[in-house]
Amino acid sequence: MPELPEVETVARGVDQHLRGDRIVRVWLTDLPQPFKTPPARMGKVLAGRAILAVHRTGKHIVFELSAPGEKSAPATAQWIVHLGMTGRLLVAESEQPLAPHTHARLGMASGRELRFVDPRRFGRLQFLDLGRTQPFQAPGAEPLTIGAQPFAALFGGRKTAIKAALLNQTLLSGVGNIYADESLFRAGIRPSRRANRLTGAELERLRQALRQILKRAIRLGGSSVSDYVDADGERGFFQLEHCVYQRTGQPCRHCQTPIRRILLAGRGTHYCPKCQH
DNA sequence: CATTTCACCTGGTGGC
DNA sequence: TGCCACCAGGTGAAAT
Repeated sequence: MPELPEVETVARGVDQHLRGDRIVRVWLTDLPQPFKTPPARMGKVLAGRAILAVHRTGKHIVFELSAPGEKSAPATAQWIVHLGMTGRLLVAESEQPLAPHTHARLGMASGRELRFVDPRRFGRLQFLDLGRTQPFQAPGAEPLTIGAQPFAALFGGRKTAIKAALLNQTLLSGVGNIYADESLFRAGIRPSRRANRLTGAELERLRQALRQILKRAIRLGGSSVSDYVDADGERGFFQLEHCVYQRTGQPCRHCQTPIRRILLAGRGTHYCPKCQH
């Protein structure tokens, strides 16, 4: 579900509601899956810290946390949230009913509650002590800010399909199945093309297409194809502008040719056979 | 190494 | 209505 635009939208919403608030209570599920940091430890180390800021890097949401009992910078810890396929991060009033599959609840000094809900449990929560470890860094480059040369260099030696390369988070961080398909459509490139066979002009078209689509999707609050919602429980609107993703058999918005679906890198892949070469 | 495949989970949909 | 196959925004380990 959540790719860069959805994660950015959620991070902004949480930042708006909870910046400056303090974690006073922590409840975590008994199920083991969602935790990269053991829950017993995470419950202890989060309590008492103020949320200084919340931001996104790649598909990860990063909470900058004060030292326990402090209320201002510097951040001495980070809480990292990855939403997986079906994860939600919701800011709720504590009396609001609990959604099924709620795995974490952070009670705040303001009385609000931050809730992590994730039916499939592919999401992950992690605590980083900045006294012991480096600040979180996504492995790949940011697609919104990478320049033309470094972007082209990412794909130079790769024989794999360009779509598989776009999904590789160690090259670019934040691109997932929706925005890979949509940006390849916009750039007029078939998803199955070998990455190292793209021309310089094609790669630059792809970089621009990706950037424009991601920015537009952020502006529209992301894509809600099934159940994605932001920190306020609101759906996004970019799904209304999808050209190929999950439009199999429907007419291309440019040339009316039916959109095709193939399997690539194990993922459903959608493209227009006439517009994309 | 680069690349591919599969397991990890729940839930929704559509065919019979 | 039930049962079953298939599909879904992601990733990381194992196999090739």
